[in-house]
Amino acid sequence: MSIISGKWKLIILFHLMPDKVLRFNELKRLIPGITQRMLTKQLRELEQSDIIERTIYPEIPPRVEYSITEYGRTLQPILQMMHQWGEAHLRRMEAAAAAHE
Amino acid sequence: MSIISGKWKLIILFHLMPDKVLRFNELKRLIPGITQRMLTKQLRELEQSDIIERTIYPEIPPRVEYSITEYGRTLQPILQMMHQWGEAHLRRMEAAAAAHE
DNA sequence: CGGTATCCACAGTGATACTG
DNA sequence: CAGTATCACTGTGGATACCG
Repeated sequence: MSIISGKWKLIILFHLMPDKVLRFNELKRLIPGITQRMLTKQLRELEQSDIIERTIYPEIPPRVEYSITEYGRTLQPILQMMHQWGEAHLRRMEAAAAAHE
Repeated sequence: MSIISGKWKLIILFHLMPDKVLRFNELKRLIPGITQRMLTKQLRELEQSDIIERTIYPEIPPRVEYSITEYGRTLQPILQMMHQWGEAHLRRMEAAAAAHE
């Protein structure tokens, strides 16, 4: 849990899964509402857990790419199941809300 | 995530899964370190999510039993996968620690 | 472009005492 | 037995400004 908990980690992983390569600002654009600080923080934590990889290209302007590691990919079945369960859960909540109208 | 995140929720579910029925103080004894307040809070949250069920027996002394709901049981495959991944993760960390000794 | 540096609010967690 | 009530602490998350 300590590896995937964090407000934005699942969303980040969702965008990098199964094998996308994205730059910092691409991720920022894909995740509305996240601040630069939080994106940096959560990316660093995922990197420290060896779930994602950070590749720096020493150019100007700077370019940094993020991608899933092989180890990170072992999380995919779990995340996929969580995603499916979450969708079903939302449908269930909607059904419950509709029921007492 | 909002349903299973919380420091003790996974541990609580682990003890109630697949179909155990436990009383408040039994859970408290099974989970060393948890305080009464936190156990109550996390149980209430799981109950509100319809993951566990709370049955009150109006006796003296009071008796309250907790059990997994049918809906809660749909989480089992996910929790089991998370558990397995977590164990593998621990072994990996140990191996990494041993490697640079 | 891809970040740090500060500062701050608040939710989550916890210790302790009390109760029907 | 199975909780509340109260108070306190701390880390996560966030807004904003600045930087090589």
